[in-house]
Amino acid sequence: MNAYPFDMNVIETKLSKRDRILEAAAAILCQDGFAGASIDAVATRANVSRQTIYNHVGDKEGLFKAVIKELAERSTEHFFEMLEEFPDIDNSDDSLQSGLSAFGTRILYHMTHDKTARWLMRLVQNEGERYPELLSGWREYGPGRKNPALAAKFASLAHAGVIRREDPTLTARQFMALLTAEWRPETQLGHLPDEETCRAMAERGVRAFVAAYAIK
Amino acid sequence: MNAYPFDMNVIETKLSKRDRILEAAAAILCQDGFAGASIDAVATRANVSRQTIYNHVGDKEGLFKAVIKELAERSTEHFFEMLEEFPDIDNSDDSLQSGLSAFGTRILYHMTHDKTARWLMRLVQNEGERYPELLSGWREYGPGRKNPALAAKFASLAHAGVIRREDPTLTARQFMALLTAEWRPETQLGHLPDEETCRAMAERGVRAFVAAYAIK
DNA sequence: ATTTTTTTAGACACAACTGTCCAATCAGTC
DNA sequence: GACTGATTGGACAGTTGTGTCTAAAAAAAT
Repeated sequence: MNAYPFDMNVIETKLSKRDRILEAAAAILCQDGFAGASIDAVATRANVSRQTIYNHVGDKEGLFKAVIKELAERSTEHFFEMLEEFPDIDNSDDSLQSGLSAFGTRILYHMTHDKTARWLMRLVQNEGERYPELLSGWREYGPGRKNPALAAKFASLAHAGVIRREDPTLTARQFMALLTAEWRPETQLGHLPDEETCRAMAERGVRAFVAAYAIK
Repeated sequence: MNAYPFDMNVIETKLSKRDRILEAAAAILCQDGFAGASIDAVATRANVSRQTIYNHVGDKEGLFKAVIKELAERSTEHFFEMLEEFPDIDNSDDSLQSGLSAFGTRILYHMTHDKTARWLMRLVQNEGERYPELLSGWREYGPGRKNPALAAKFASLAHAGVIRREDPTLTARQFMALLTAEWRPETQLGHLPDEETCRAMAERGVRAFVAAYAIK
Protein backbone atom coordinates (compact mmCIF):
# COMPACT_ATOMS: atom_id res chain seq x y z
CA MET A 1 0.00 0.00 0.00
CA ASN A 2 2.46 2.60 1.17
CA ALA A 3 5.98 2.29 -0.15
CA TYR A 4 8.19 4.39 2.06
CA PRO A 5 11.51 5.50 0.64
CA PHE A 6 14.29 4.49 2.95
CA ASP A 7 16.38 7.57 2.64
CA MET A 8 17.61 8.81 5.99
CA ASN A 9 16.22 12.30 5.88
CA VAL A 10 12.80 11.16 4.93
CA ILE A 11 12.80 8.70 7.76
CA GLU A 12 14.03 11.34 10.14
CA THR A 13 11.28 13.81 9.41
CA LYS A 14 8.78 10.99 9.33
CA LEU A 15 9.88 9.81 12.72
CA SER A 16 9.75 13.30 14.02
CA LYS A 17 6.17 13.68 12.93
CA ARG A 18 5.33 10.24 14.14
CA ASP A 19 6.89 11.02 17.46
CA ARG A 20 4.87 14.15 17.80
CA ILE A 21 1.76 12.10 17.23
CA LEU A 22 2.74 9.44 19.73
CA GLU A 23 3.68 11.98 22.35
CA ALA A 24 0.40 13.79 22.02
CA ALA A 25 -1.53 10.54 21.93
CA ALA A 26 0.14 9.26 25.07
CA ALA A 27 -0.67 12.40 26.98
CA ILE A 28 -4.27 12.50 25.86
CA LEU A 29 -4.88 8.79 26.25
CA CYS A 30 -3.60 9.02 29.80
CA GLN A 31 -5.67 12.01 30.59
CA ASP A 32 -8.95 10.97 29.04
CA GLY A 33 -8.75 7.22 28.75
CA PHE A 34 -9.21 5.28 25.55
CA ALA A 35 -12.88 6.03 25.19
CA GLY A 36 -12.56 9.66 26.16
CA ALA A 37 -9.61 10.46 23.94
CA SER A 38 -10.51 11.91 20.57
CA ILE A 39 -8.39 11.72 17.49
CA ASP A 40 -9.04 15.38 16.86
CA ALA A 41 -7.62 16.29 20.22
CA VAL A 42 -4.50 14.29 19.45
CA ALA A 43 -4.18 15.93 16.06
CA THR A 44 -4.53 19.38 17.55
CA ARG A 45 -2.02 18.71 20.27
CA ALA A 46 0.46 17.24 17.82
CA ASN A 47 -0.02 20.09 15.37
CA VAL A 48 -0.90 17.61 12.70
CA SER A 49 -3.88 17.03 10.52
CA ARG A 50 -6.20 14.23 11.51
CA GLN A 51 -5.68 12.41 8.28
CA THR A 52 -1.97 12.13 8.95
CA ILE A 53 -2.69 10.15 12.09
CA TYR A 54 -4.83 7.72 10.14
CA ASN A 55 -2.05 7.44 7.58
CA HIS A 56 0.45 6.49 10.24
CA VAL A 57 -1.36 4.18 12.60
CA GLY A 58 -4.50 3.12 10.78
CA ASP A 59 -7.16 3.67 13.39
CA LYS A 60 -7.67 4.45 17.04
CA GLU A 61 -6.68 1.03 18.24
CA GLY A 62 -3.55 1.18 16.15
CA LEU A 63 -2.72 4.49 17.76
CA PHE A 64 -3.17 2.96 21.19
CA LYS A 65 -0.96 0.01 20.35
CA ALA A 66 1.73 2.23 18.91
CA VAL A 67 1.74 4.39 22.01
CA ILE A 68 2.03 1.43 24.35
CA LYS A 69 4.85 -0.05 22.33
CA GLU A 70 6.76 3.20 22.20
CA LEU A 71 6.36 3.92 25.90
CA ALA A 72 7.27 0.38 26.90
CA GLU A 73 10.44 0.47 24.88
CA ARG A 74 11.58 3.77 26.27
CA SER A 75 10.61 2.75 29.78
CA THR A 76 12.60 -0.47 29.90
CA GLU A 77 15.51 1.32 28.31
CA HIS A 78 15.52 3.86 31.13
CA PHE A 79 15.12 1.15 33.71
CA PHE A 80 18.17 -0.71 32.58
CA GLU A 81 20.15 2.50 32.56
CA MET A 82 19.18 3.08 36.17
CA LEU A 83 19.87 -0.51 37.08
CA GLU A 84 23.55 0.10 36.36
CA GLU A 85 23.60 2.33 39.40
CA PHE A 86 22.62 -0.53 41.67
CA PRO A 87 25.16 -0.41 44.49
CA ASP A 88 28.21 -2.62 44.33
CA ILE A 89 28.81 -4.99 47.13
CA ASP A 90 31.12 -4.50 50.02
CA ASN A 91 30.54 -5.52 53.56
CA SER A 92 29.89 -2.23 55.34
CA ASP A 93 26.29 -2.12 56.53
CA ASP A 94 26.36 1.62 56.25
CA SER A 95 27.10 1.49 52.57
CA LEU A 96 24.22 -0.89 52.03
CA GLN A 97 21.81 1.68 53.44
CA SER A 98 23.35 4.58 51.60
CA GLY A 99 23.92 2.66 48.40
CA LEU A 100 20.38 1.37 48.21
CA SER A 101 19.07 4.78 49.20
CA ALA A 102 20.84 6.46 46.32
CA PHE A 103 19.60 3.81 43.93
CA GLY A 104 16.11 4.00 45.37
CA THR A 105 16.03 7.76 45.19
CA ARG A 106 16.90 7.60 41.53
CA ILE A 107 14.20 5.05 40.80
CA LEU A 108 11.59 6.86 42.82
CA TYR A 109 12.33 10.21 41.28
CA HIS A 110 12.15 8.68 37.85
CA MET A 111 8.86 6.93 38.57
CA THR A 112 7.27 10.11 39.80
CA HIS A 113 8.64 12.57 37.30
CA ASP A 114 9.41 10.88 34.02
CA LYS A 115 6.50 11.34 31.66
CA THR A 116 7.16 8.05 29.95
CA ALA A 117 7.02 6.07 33.15
CA ARG A 118 3.98 7.83 34.52
CA TRP A 119 2.02 7.62 31.32
CA LEU A 120 2.81 3.98 30.78
CA MET A 121 1.92 3.01 34.31
CA ARG A 122 -1.27 4.96 34.07
CA LEU A 123 -2.28 3.44 30.75
CA VAL A 124 -1.57 -0.04 31.97
CA GLN A 125 -3.61 0.49 35.09
CA ASN A 126 -6.47 2.16 33.31
CA GLU A 127 -6.88 0.06 30.23
CA GLY A 128 -5.13 -3.12 31.23
CA GLU A 129 -8.29 -4.97 32.11
CA ARG A 130 -10.17 -3.83 29.08
CA TYR A 131 -7.54 -4.66 26.48
CA PRO A 132 -5.65 -7.58 27.94
CA GLU A 133 -4.29 -8.71 24.60
CA LEU A 134 -2.70 -5.34 23.95
CA LEU A 135 -0.90 -5.50 27.22
CA SER A 136 0.14 -9.10 27.31
CA GLY A 137 2.99 -8.09 25.06
CA TRP A 138 3.95 -5.36 27.46
CA ARG A 139 3.79 -7.77 30.35
CA GLU A 140 6.42 -9.97 28.79
CA TYR A 141 8.54 -7.11 27.63
CA GLY A 142 8.20 -4.87 30.68
CA PRO A 143 7.89 -6.54 34.09
CA GLY A 144 8.90 -9.81 32.49
CA ARG A 145 12.35 -8.36 31.94
CA LYS A 146 12.62 -5.79 34.69
CA ASN A 147 11.72 -8.00 37.63
CA PRO A 148 14.23 -10.74 36.91
CA ALA A 149 16.95 -8.18 36.28
CA LEU A 150 16.35 -6.49 39.61
CA ALA A 151 15.96 -9.84 41.33
CA ALA A 152 19.36 -10.85 40.02
CA LYS A 153 20.93 -7.83 41.68
CA PHE A 154 19.47 -8.77 45.02
CA ALA A 155 20.47 -12.38 44.46
CA SER A 156 24.06 -11.31 44.13
CA LEU A 157 23.76 -9.28 47.33
CA ALA A 158 22.50 -12.40 49.05
CA HIS A 159 25.23 -14.47 47.50
CA ALA A 160 27.80 -12.05 48.87
CA GLY A 161 26.33 -12.49 52.31
CA VAL A 162 25.17 -8.91 52.63
CA ILE A 163 21.47 -9.64 52.87
CA ARG A 164 19.38 -12.58 53.95
CA ARG A 165 18.91 -15.38 51.50
CA GLU A 166 15.34 -15.38 50.22
CA ASP A 167 13.52 -15.82 46.99
CA PRO A 168 15.18 -12.98 45.05
CA THR A 169 11.99 -12.15 43.19
CA LEU A 170 10.17 -11.68 46.46
CA THR A 171 13.04 -9.61 47.79
CA ALA A 172 12.94 -7.37 44.77
CA ARG A 173 9.21 -6.87 45.00
CA GLN A 174 9.32 -6.09 48.68
CA PHE A 175 12.10 -3.62 48.04
CA MET A 176 10.02 -1.86 45.42
CA ALA A 177 6.97 -1.96 47.66
CA LEU A 178 8.81 -0.32 50.55
CA LEU A 179 10.33 2.20 48.19
CA THR A 180 6.93 3.32 46.97
CA ALA A 181 5.07 2.84 50.23
CA GLU A 182 4.62 6.56 50.75
CA TRP A 183 4.24 7.47 47.15
CA ARG A 184 0.69 6.51 46.18
CA PRO A 185 -1.05 8.81 48.64
CA GLU A 186 1.31 11.53 47.52
CA THR A 187 0.87 11.17 43.80
CA GLN A 188 -2.84 10.79 43.63
CA LEU A 189 -3.30 14.45 44.27
CA GLY A 190 -1.28 15.33 41.22
CA HIS A 191 1.52 17.41 42.67
CA LEU A 192 4.89 15.77 42.34
CA PRO A 193 7.35 15.23 45.16
CA ASP A 194 10.57 17.18 44.75
CA GLU A 195 13.93 15.44 44.76
CA GLU A 196 14.52 16.06 48.43
CA THR A 197 11.19 14.44 49.27
CA CYS A 198 12.04 11.48 47.06
CA ARG A 199 15.35 11.09 48.83
CA ALA A 200 13.64 11.14 52.22
CA MET A 201 10.98 8.64 51.17
CA ALA A 202 13.57 6.35 49.64
CA GLU A 203 15.69 6.53 52.75
CA ARG A 204 12.80 5.55 55.00
CA GLY A 205 11.81 2.72 52.71
CA VAL A 206 15.35 1.45 52.47
CA ARG A 207 15.79 1.70 56.22
CA ALA A 208 12.90 -0.72 56.68
CA PHE A 209 14.29 -2.95 53.96
CA VAL A 210 17.72 -3.01 55.53
CA ALA A 211 16.23 -3.71 58.93
CA ALA A 212 14.39 -6.65 57.44
CA TYR A 213 17.09 -8.03 55.18
CA ALA A 214 20.56 -6.94 56.23
CA ILE A 215 22.73 -9.53 57.91
CA LYS A 216 23.33 -7.39 60.92
CA MET B 1 -39.21 19.71 42.48
CA ASN B 2 -39.69 16.15 43.61
CA ALA B 3 -41.52 15.62 46.86
CA TYR B 4 -40.81 12.11 48.00
CA PRO B 5 -43.24 10.49 50.43
CA PHE B 6 -41.46 9.31 53.50
CA ASP B 7 -43.38 6.16 54.01
CA MET B 8 -41.11 3.26 54.81
CA ASN B 9 -42.18 0.87 52.12
CA VAL B 10 -41.95 3.48 49.44
CA ILE B 11 -38.48 4.38 50.59
CA GLU B 12 -37.52 0.75 50.67
CA THR B 13 -38.48 0.06 47.12
CA LYS B 14 -36.91 3.35 46.13
CA LEU B 15 -33.66 2.45 47.81
CA SER B 16 -33.74 -0.94 46.25
CA LYS B 17 -34.10 0.58 42.84
CA ARG B 18 -31.51 3.20 43.62
CA ASP B 19 -29.14 0.50 44.75
CA ARG B 20 -29.62 -1.44 41.57
CA ILE B 21 -28.71 1.68 39.64
CA LEU B 22 -25.63 2.39 41.73
CA GLU B 23 -24.46 -1.18 41.53
CA ALA B 24 -24.77 -1.27 37.79
CA ALA B 25 -23.20 2.15 37.44
CA ALA B 26 -20.23 1.20 39.57
CA ALA B 27 -19.56 -1.89 37.51
CA ILE B 28 -19.87 -0.12 34.20
CA LEU B 29 -17.97 2.98 35.25
CA CYS B 30 -15.10 0.79 36.37
CA GLN B 31 -15.12 -1.24 33.22
CA ASP B 32 -15.46 1.55 30.70
CA GLY B 33 -14.32 4.67 32.49
CA PHE B 34 -16.39 7.79 32.86
CA ALA B 35 -16.24 8.74 29.20
CA GLY B 36 -16.82 5.22 27.96
CA ALA B 37 -19.73 4.40 30.22
CA SER B 38 -23.13 5.04 28.71
CA ILE B 39 -26.27 5.72 30.67
CA ASP B 40 -28.11 3.26 28.50
CA ALA B 41 -25.71 0.52 29.43
CA VAL B 42 -26.28 1.29 33.10
CA ALA B 43 -30.03 1.32 32.62
CA THR B 44 -29.96 -2.01 30.85
CA ARG B 45 -27.77 -3.63 33.47
CA ALA B 46 -29.91 -2.28 36.28
CA ASN B 47 -33.13 -3.36 34.55
CA VAL B 48 -34.38 0.17 34.81
CA SER B 49 -35.51 2.75 32.35
CA ARG B 50 -33.04 5.47 31.50
CA GLN B 51 -35.40 8.15 32.67
CA THR B 52 -35.42 6.67 36.16
CA ILE B 53 -31.70 7.18 36.39
CA TYR B 54 -32.07 10.82 35.49
CA ASN B 55 -34.84 11.11 38.07
CA HIS B 56 -32.58 9.76 40.76
CA VAL B 57 -29.20 11.31 40.16
CA GLY B 58 -29.80 14.18 37.76
CA ASP B 59 -27.11 13.62 35.18
CA LYS B 60 -24.05 11.59 34.43
CA GLU B 61 -21.84 13.47 36.82
CA GLY B 62 -24.42 13.07 39.56
CA LEU B 63 -24.40 9.36 38.90
CA PHE B 64 -20.65 9.30 39.21
CA LYS B 65 -20.70 11.22 42.46
CA ALA B 66 -23.40 9.01 43.91
CA VAL B 67 -21.44 5.88 43.04
CA ILE B 68 -18.26 7.20 44.62
CA LYS B 69 -20.07 8.19 47.75
CA GLU B 70 -21.83 4.87 48.06
CA LEU B 71 -18.70 2.83 47.48
CA ALA B 72 -16.63 4.96 49.83
CA GLU B 73 -19.14 4.54 52.62
CA ARG B 74 -19.39 0.81 52.24
CA SER B 75 -15.64 0.50 51.89
CA THR B 76 -14.71 2.34 55.08
CA GLU B 77 -17.44 0.46 56.88
CA HIS B 78 -15.87 -2.84 55.86
CA PHE B 79 -12.44 -1.57 56.74
CA PHE B 80 -13.40 -0.72 60.28
CA GLU B 81 -15.04 -4.09 60.66
CA MET B 82 -11.81 -5.75 59.63
CA LEU B 83 -9.78 -3.46 61.84
CA GLU B 84 -11.40 -5.04 64.87
CA GLU B 85 -9.53 -8.20 64.04
CA PHE B 86 -6.22 -6.46 64.48
CA PRO B 87 -4.24 -8.72 66.79
CA ASP B 88 -4.19 -8.01 70.47
CA ILE B 89 -0.90 -7.47 72.12
CA ASP B 90 1.08 -9.99 74.08
CA ASN B 91 4.77 -10.43 74.07
CA SER B 92 5.28 -13.64 72.14
CA ASP B 93 7.07 -12.93 68.87
CA ASP B 94 5.37 -15.91 67.31
CA SER B 95 1.93 -14.50 67.94
CA LEU B 96 2.93 -11.22 66.36
CA GLN B 97 3.76 -13.01 63.14
CA SER B 98 0.68 -15.18 63.21
CA GLY B 99 -1.61 -12.45 64.45
CA LEU B 100 -0.56 -9.98 61.81
CA SER B 101 -0.68 -12.69 59.18
CA ALA B 102 -4.28 -13.51 59.99
CA PHE B 103 -5.18 -9.84 59.92
CA GLY B 104 -3.23 -9.27 56.73
CA THR B 105 -4.80 -12.26 55.04
CA ARG B 106 -8.22 -10.89 55.80
CA ILE B 107 -7.33 -7.46 54.42
CA LEU B 108 -5.65 -8.83 51.35
CA TYR B 109 -8.47 -11.19 50.53
CA HIS B 110 -10.95 -8.40 50.94
CA MET B 111 -8.95 -6.03 48.74
CA THR B 112 -8.70 -8.56 45.97
CA HIS B 113 -12.18 -10.03 46.07
CA ASP B 114 -14.65 -7.52 47.40
CA LYS B 115 -16.34 -5.78 44.53
CA THR B 116 -16.78 -2.59 46.50
CA ALA B 117 -13.12 -2.31 47.32
CA ARG B 118 -11.91 -3.17 43.84
CA TRP B 119 -14.33 -0.86 42.09
CA LEU B 120 -13.59 2.03 44.36
CA MET B 121 -9.85 1.65 44.05
CA ARG B 122 -10.17 1.39 40.32
CA LEU B 123 -12.38 4.42 40.00
CA VAL B 124 -10.09 6.49 42.16
CA GLN B 125 -7.06 5.47 40.17
CA ASN B 126 -8.72 5.98 36.82
CA GLU B 127 -10.63 9.17 37.28
CA GLY B 128 -8.90 10.68 40.27
CA GLU B 129 -6.74 13.00 38.25
CA ARG B 130 -9.52 14.10 36.00
CA TYR B 131 -12.10 14.91 38.64
CA PRO B 132 -10.07 15.95 41.64
CA GLU B 133 -12.93 17.79 43.27
CA LEU B 134 -15.11 14.71 43.23
CA LEU B 135 -12.49 12.72 45.00
CA SER B 136 -11.23 15.25 47.48
CA GLY B 137 -14.25 14.31 49.55
CA TRP B 138 -13.30 10.66 49.29
CA ARG B 139 -9.74 11.46 50.25
CA GLU B 140 -10.86 12.93 53.54
CA TYR B 141 -13.44 10.30 54.19
CA GLY B 142 -11.47 7.26 53.00
CA PRO B 143 -7.70 7.28 53.53
CA GLY B 144 -8.11 10.28 55.82
CA ARG B 145 -9.89 8.04 58.28
CA LYS B 146 -8.43 4.64 57.49
CA ASN B 147 -4.76 5.54 57.71
CA PRO B 148 -4.89 7.13 61.14
CA ALA B 149 -7.00 4.29 62.48
CA LEU B 150 -4.52 1.70 61.30
CA ALA B 151 -1.62 3.84 62.45
CA ALA B 152 -3.13 3.97 65.93
CA LYS B 153 -3.10 0.19 66.07
CA PHE B 154 0.58 0.07 65.28
CA ALA B 155 1.22 2.89 67.71
CA SER B 156 -0.23 0.80 70.48
CA LEU B 157 1.95 -2.13 69.41
CA ALA B 158 4.94 0.17 69.69
CA HIS B 159 3.76 1.50 72.99
CA ALA B 160 3.54 -2.04 74.31
CA GLY B 161 7.12 -2.61 73.28
CA VAL B 162 6.29 -5.25 70.70
CA ILE B 163 7.56 -3.36 67.68
CA ARG B 164 10.09 -0.63 67.10
CA ARG B 165 9.04 2.91 67.80
CA GLU B 166 8.63 4.80 64.54
CA ASP B 167 6.25 7.23 62.99
CA PRO B 168 3.08 5.12 63.21
CA THR B 169 1.76 6.43 59.92
CA LEU B 170 4.93 5.34 58.18
CA THR B 171 4.74 1.98 59.91
CA ALA B 172 1.18 1.49 58.77
CA ARG B 173 1.99 2.39 55.19
CA GLN B 174 4.99 0.11 55.07
CA PHE B 175 2.88 -2.68 56.49
CA MET B 176 0.31 -2.19 53.77
CA ALA B 177 3.02 -1.93 51.14
CA LEU B 178 4.61 -5.20 52.18
CA LEU B 179 1.22 -6.84 52.39
CA THR B 180 0.40 -5.96 48.80
CA ALA B 181 3.94 -6.26 47.44
CA GLU B 182 3.09 -9.36 45.44
CA TRP B 183 -0.42 -8.44 44.57
CA ARG B 184 -0.19 -5.87 41.79
CA PRO B 185 1.60 -8.10 39.30
CA GLU B 186 -0.90 -10.79 40.14
CA THR B 187 -4.07 -8.80 39.84
CA GLN B 188 -3.37 -6.96 36.66
CA LEU B 189 -4.11 -10.03 34.66
CA GLY B 190 -7.61 -10.23 36.05
CA HIS B 191 -7.65 -13.62 37.72
CA LEU B 192 -8.05 -13.40 41.45
CA PRO B 193 -5.82 -15.10 44.01
CA ASP B 194 -7.59 -17.74 46.06
CA GLU B 195 -7.63 -17.59 49.83
CA GLU B 196 -4.68 -19.89 50.22
CA THR B 197 -2.61 -17.65 47.93
CA CYS B 198 -3.66 -14.61 49.90
CA ARG B 199 -2.61 -16.30 53.10
CA ALA B 200 0.78 -17.16 51.64
CA MET B 201 1.34 -13.65 50.31
CA ALA B 202 0.27 -12.08 53.58
CA GLU B 203 2.56 -14.38 55.50
CA ARG B 204 5.57 -13.45 53.39
CA GLY B 205 4.79 -9.77 53.64
CA VAL B 206 4.30 -9.97 57.38
CA ARG B 207 7.50 -11.94 57.77
CA ALA B 208 9.43 -9.08 56.23
CA PHE B 209 7.53 -6.59 58.34
CA VAL B 210 8.25 -8.51 61.53
CA ALA B 211 11.90 -8.84 60.58
CA ALA B 212 12.05 -5.10 60.15
CA TYR B 213 9.98 -4.01 63.10
CA ALA B 214 9.76 -6.69 65.80
CA ILE B 215 11.83 -6.09 68.91
CA LYS B 216 13.57 -9.36 68.60
C1' DA C 1 12.38 22.57 -12.99
C1' DT C 2 9.71 18.61 -12.70
C1' DT C 3 7.92 14.76 -10.51
C1' DT C 4 6.55 12.23 -6.52
C1' DT C 5 5.14 11.80 -2.00
C1' DT C 6 3.36 13.64 2.21
C1' DT C 7 0.49 16.66 4.44
C1' DT C 8 -3.43 19.54 4.97
C1' DA C 9 -8.18 21.44 5.53
C1' DG C 10 -12.58 20.62 4.96
C1' DA C 11 -16.74 18.07 3.80
C1' DC C 12 -19.16 13.91 4.40
C1' DA C 13 -22.00 9.75 6.09
C1' DC C 14 -22.72 7.16 9.91
C1' DA C 15 -23.05 5.89 14.61
C1' DA C 16 -23.38 6.68 19.52
C1' DC C 17 -24.60 9.26 23.41
C1' DT C 18 -26.75 12.87 26.31
C1' DG C 19 -30.49 15.04 28.27
C1' DT C 20 -35.45 16.20 27.67
C1' DC C 21 -40.19 15.34 26.82
C1' DC C 22 -44.49 12.83 26.83
C1' DA C 23 -48.18 9.62 26.91
C1' DA C 24 -49.07 5.27 28.82
C1' DT C 25 -48.60 2.10 32.59
C1' DC C 26 -47.89 0.38 37.06
C1' DA C 27 -48.09 0.12 42.35
C1' DG C 28 -49.44 1.21 46.10
C1' DT C 29 -52.92 4.48 49.21
C1' DC C 30 -57.28 6.48 50.57
C1' DG D 1 -62.62 1.85 42.62
C1' DA D 2 -60.31 6.39 42.25
C1' DC D 3 -56.08 8.86 43.06
C1' DT D 4 -51.19 9.84 43.37
C1' DG D 5 -46.63 9.52 42.32
C1' DA D 6 -43.07 6.50 40.37
C1' DT D 7 -41.80 4.16 36.30
C1' DT D 8 -41.61 2.92 31.54
C1' DG D 9 -40.65 2.89 26.54
C1' DG D 10 -40.03 5.47 22.89
C1' DA D 11 -39.26 9.61 20.28
C1' DC D 12 -36.58 13.70 19.82
C1' DA D 13 -32.85 17.36 18.90
C1' DG D 14 -28.31 18.46 19.48
C1' DT D 15 -23.65 17.24 20.08
C1' DT D 16 -19.59 14.62 19.50
C1' DG D 17 -16.75 11.36 17.52
C1' DT D 18 -14.97 7.98 13.85
C1' DG D 19 -13.28 6.91 9.59
C1' DT D 20 -13.29 8.07 4.51
C1' DC D 21 -12.63 10.98 0.68
C1' DT D 22 -10.97 14.80 -2.25
C1' DA D 23 -8.67 18.65 -4.09
C1' DA D 24 -5.19 21.77 -2.96
C1' DA D 25 -0.81 22.88 -0.91
C1' DA D 26 3.69 21.87 0.81
C1' DA D 27 7.91 19.34 0.88
C1' DA D 28 11.31 16.24 -0.94
C1' DA D 29 13.51 13.81 -4.55
C1' DT D 30 15.23 13.49 -9.07
